[in-house]
Amino acid sequence: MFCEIYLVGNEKLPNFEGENFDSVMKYVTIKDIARELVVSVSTVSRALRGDPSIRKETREKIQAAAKRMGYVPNPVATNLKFGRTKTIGVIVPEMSTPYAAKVIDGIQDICYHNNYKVIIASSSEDADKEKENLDIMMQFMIDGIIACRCDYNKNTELYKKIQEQHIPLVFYDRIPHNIEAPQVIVDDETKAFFLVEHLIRSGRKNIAYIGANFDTVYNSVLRHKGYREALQRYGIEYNPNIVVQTEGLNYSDGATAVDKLRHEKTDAIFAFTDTLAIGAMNRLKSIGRNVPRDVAVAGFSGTNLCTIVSPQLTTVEPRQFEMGQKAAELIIKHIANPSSSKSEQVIIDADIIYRESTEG
Amino acid sequence: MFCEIYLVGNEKLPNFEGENFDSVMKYVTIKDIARELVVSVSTVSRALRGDPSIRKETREKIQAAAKRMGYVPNPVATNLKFGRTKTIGVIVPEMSTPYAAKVIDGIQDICYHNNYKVIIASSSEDADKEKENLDIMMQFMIDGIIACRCDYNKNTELYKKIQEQHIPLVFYDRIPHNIEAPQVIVDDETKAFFLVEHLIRSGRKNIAYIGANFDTVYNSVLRHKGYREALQRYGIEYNPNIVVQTEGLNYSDGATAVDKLRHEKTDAIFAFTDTLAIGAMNRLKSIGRNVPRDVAVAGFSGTNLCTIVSPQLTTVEPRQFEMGQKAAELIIKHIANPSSSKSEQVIIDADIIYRESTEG
DNA sequence: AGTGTTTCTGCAAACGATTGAAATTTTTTG
DNA sequence: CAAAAAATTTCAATCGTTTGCAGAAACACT
Repeated sequence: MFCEIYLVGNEKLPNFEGENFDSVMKYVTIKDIARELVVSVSTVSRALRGDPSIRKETREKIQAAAKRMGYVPNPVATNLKFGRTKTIGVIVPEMSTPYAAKVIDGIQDICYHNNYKVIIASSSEDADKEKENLDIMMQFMIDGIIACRCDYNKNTELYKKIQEQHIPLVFYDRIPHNIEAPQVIVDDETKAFFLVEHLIRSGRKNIAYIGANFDTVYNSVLRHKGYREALQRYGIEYNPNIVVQTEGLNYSDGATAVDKLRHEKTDAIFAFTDTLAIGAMNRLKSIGRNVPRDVAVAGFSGTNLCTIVSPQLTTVEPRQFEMGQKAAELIIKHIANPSSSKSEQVIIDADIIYRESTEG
Repeated sequence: MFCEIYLVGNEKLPNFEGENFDSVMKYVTIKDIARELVVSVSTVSRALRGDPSIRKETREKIQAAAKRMGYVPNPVATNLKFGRTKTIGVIVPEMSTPYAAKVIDGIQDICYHNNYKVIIASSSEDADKEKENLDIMMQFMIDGIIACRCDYNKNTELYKKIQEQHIPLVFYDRIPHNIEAPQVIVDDETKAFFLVEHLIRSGRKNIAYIGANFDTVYNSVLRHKGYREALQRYGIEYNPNIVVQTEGLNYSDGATAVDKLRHEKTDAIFAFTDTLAIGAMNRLKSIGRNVPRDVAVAGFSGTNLCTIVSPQLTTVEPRQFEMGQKAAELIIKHIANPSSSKSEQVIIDADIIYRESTEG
């Protein structure tokens, strides 16, 4: 009398005692169904996809077995087979404001209706992390990438390499600047112009600009340009002493910028983002300057943060949801037809919203 | 004179006119290197992984070629081969506050140092989206899932199925309630008790509780419990008329809750989250009630939102980064040793931070 | 020259799923 | 009733990578 252990198919012998417990098969495969029903894997495959060349009887038997055994197709296998994943990767520069969330909502709206999945990664304004995220995305064989660069001078080669590999790439919000790719952006210059014009018309003369470092975020350059044009149009001399470039884009950077302006005559601040504006505004309040009476403050981005601070913040609000939608539409178009034009540019409208922080 | 086109290896004929352009090979594979150097794929594979059984000379030649040709290993293939991806999936209920971002930072901190990649998906407080995200994650064959359920009554079966498939699962922040799984949470009850105690000691008598629907977020039940205990301890009668359950967790829900309290005597509000608290506070201000003089307001979560509003918000601040770190440690431990205890519970400390909104 | 080591490289199977072509079975037809 | 046609199922290759085992080449030692 003896006892043998047969290992059938790809099943490994589970060791329920510990260690190798993880080697228990986790998924039911097409092979398991084939073995169970004593048919070939190809028959199972075809039956499950409803191929009419499989007899109805067999097909139903297989489908029933699949259901009973809890079969779910393994997409990694399918991905490998077809070299596509029906997944779009999104790279955002930050996730701590609701801005990105709204854009992502727009992206998901379109993707969902086109049967695409979405994975999101945040680079936290760090170019190295951005690179890492791009690598992960590529590794997952995503079908296309929607990205917002955190620094227009970084990772340029990587993006170009992605393009060379014919992986569709679309940029949104921040201007990619030195990469030719479809993009969904806002007319920063014009919008900045109108906002500053509003400040001037309401009687402000010494308008400061708090912007991101011009060498990292190109939009900052454009908004600065619009700012400068507005000054010029209204005959106000440009004063470089009240133009501050910040290190980062956090509340603290806005506060620091105000500190730098301490000894300059300033009756208004136009900040590159709402976050900077809010940081600046709170610092102003804490040093005893009234907003908007002493200093008017305006931002750019337009998230609900603007309405929870007091005074409520004047801002330029790009249509974020729409921006996401357009970006998704573009990428899907480029996946379907990779030879589409790479220089397509969609300009998203932005609403200038006047609130308490610039009143009077 | 004639012209033939040879298709070598798996390269498909690119049709530069349109349609099939996407079938151009996107990636350099191990096969391409093998063909180029006229060696077998196995030799290339071994050489690239530094196998000592490959002659140094050959190895270096292959490595050089790989570099030159821009080879990157295709992890989808590796995944299929090994059934693991070295990737952890994170499901967050929302991304529009910095809370999740901090937790994710903590997760990424640990994962990065343990060579795990992280993919994140937000369910936007929607159980259906949560399900969808879980499905995507499973499809990518992620090695483990860190999740924060948006509704403790939804998707329970799905989570249980995930556990049955021996995919490690860890919950954070919100109490999974009816699923036995390792979890990283805060002692809601005790912290709520202390916060309410502080309100009582500073002279408040009619303290309202604004909480999420008790049937969706279990933590709300616990904070309510702590609230009730504090009242009892100080001999204040529990008044159900000033306990409001909100539909959602947005600013507007906080505002609506205040509207519901309009005809009740209330001199303090303890809200389930900062978002609700801020929504409530702003509504109070807009109907002419002073915070904190007329009504003190306190929240729970502790993000930098609390310091940008005025008055600044008193809150309970769980150590979010640490929470993420612990969750990541737990999941990595369970991946390494799937038979670890499923009932492990890590309690993260939370700091009660007293600010202007409850002064006086 | 023949045998035994060592060192190196290639074959082939495997992961799970798909699919054209071939093989099998069943049905139809003269 | 046999041969052709149709219906159904299987074989085998494929996606990119890894790896045990077999086989080849190179070398040393009788």
